[in-house]
This record gives sequence, structure tokens and C-alpha cells, in this order.
Amino acid sequence: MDDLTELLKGVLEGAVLQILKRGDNYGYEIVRALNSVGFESVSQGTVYPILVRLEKKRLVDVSTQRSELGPPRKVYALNPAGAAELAAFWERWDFVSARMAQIKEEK
Amino acid sequence: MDDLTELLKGVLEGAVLQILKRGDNYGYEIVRALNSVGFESVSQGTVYPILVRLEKKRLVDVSTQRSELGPPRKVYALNPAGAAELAAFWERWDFVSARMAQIKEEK
DNA sequence: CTGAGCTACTTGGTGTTACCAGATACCAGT
DNA sequence: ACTGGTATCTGGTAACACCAAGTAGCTCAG
Repeated sequence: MDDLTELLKGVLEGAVLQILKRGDNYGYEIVRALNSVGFESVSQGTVYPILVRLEKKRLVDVSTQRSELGPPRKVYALNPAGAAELAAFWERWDFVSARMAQIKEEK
Repeated sequence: MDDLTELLKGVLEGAVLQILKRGDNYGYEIVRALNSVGFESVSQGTVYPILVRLEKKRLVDVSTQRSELGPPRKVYALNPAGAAELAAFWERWDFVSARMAQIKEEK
């Protein structure tokens, strides 16, 4: 698949929030989760800044947990503000998505 | 509706190409076309740079036509390269769109 | 005990993009 | 003259994905 970077703008943050909704998680694992969902090309350099951003916007709560292998993990948990932002994200996504479907149909 | 700017990254260029596929068109009218399709907040300052970009990438052919009202129009026409890029865009869009639908479903 | 290899996070810089605000210009009707 | 709709261009901003590289902890083979 070609370069998706522009189309992913704003989308990945929503995807990460949705992944966190399924349960607390940490960066490295979130990258793998995104990869396994089909966003194979998404890498650490993309995901970690998103997590920093989410923390700065106070949409997630952060705690450090020690790992059996490797350095300690920063575990992210969706908080109420994050859940609200996630809902708002899906509203925006559905809006754009519906409009694009319409444009595509109208020959 | 909230701020869509990030979600529109990369999307609007595809939308403009699709609009041009329906027939030759000029900037001012393309803005109105986008507005009437549901992207009400998209304005001239957004669309004109896209058109300049499409021209620079040689995805469209440009000709100047005199208008009955107002200054001459720059009429844009989709060329073969543009049609190919449009097809590639829809591929990318469908890819991302499908992935997001999947993420949204997986509770 | 040393190095390879996986885990895990951080940092600095780049390019692309939508958007805003304003300027310019042409023409019609009042 | 002036207002208002048509039509394009310019300069600057902020946000985002991405890249490349570095740091650091732990396990296991040799």
C-alpha cells in the first residue's frame, strides 16, 4: 500500500484512544496492536508522540509498571475526558466518512 | 460539528479530484461544490492551495476562461495522471476506512 | 562475563497539510 | 460613486505523521 501518512492525520490518535478503551496498555504494545489491525507501517516514532500528546491533554492517566523483560512500562489508561474525546472523534470520523462515501457515489 | 481540520488532511485533495472527474471546474465553484456536499466549513483559503498543488503535480490541466461576472476563471480539468492519482486515493481511503471500521467494531 | 537481541521509551528534526486573514481585481446594478 | 457578488493570490500558523538515532533494562547463548 502506498503512503498513507496524510490520510492518517488525526486518525491515529482516535485509533489509539479506541485501543485504550479496550483496556489499559503501554506504548510498545499499542504499536503492535495498531500493526496487527492493519496499520503495519505505523512505528514507535509515530505512536510515542501521540501518547505524550494524550497525556498532555489529560485524556489518559499514566502509571509506571515494572516489566519482566526490558525497562519499566508506562501504562496508559483512558479517563473520562479521554472517553468523551473518543466519542467526539467517532462523531467527526463518521461525519467525514459519510461525506466521502457520498462524494464517491455521485458520479 | 467540531474541528475537522486534522481529519481532512489528504482527504480534501481526493475530494477535489473526484469533483473534477465529474467535469471541468474552477476554484470558486469547487468551493461551493464542497460546501454543498457537507463540507460547509471549507473555504477558499483551503481550496486554492490545493488547486495550485494539483497543477504543480501535473494532475490537472489548466486553462483561463473569461467570466460574464468577475475576473477570468482558471478552469481545471482532470488529466490521465490525475485520474490515476484519484484511483490511488480511493484505494488508500478504502484501506484506512476499512481498518477504522474494524477497530471501531472490536470491543 | 560478554555480547547479541528483544523489550521499551525518548529526542530532535522534516515535510505536508488545512486554515486564517487579508489583499487584489473584475463586473453589474442602484 | 458605491455596494455586493464573483474570482484568485499571498504570507503566515499550527498540527500531525514520520524518520533516525540514541538510551536503557533484561535474558540467554557462547
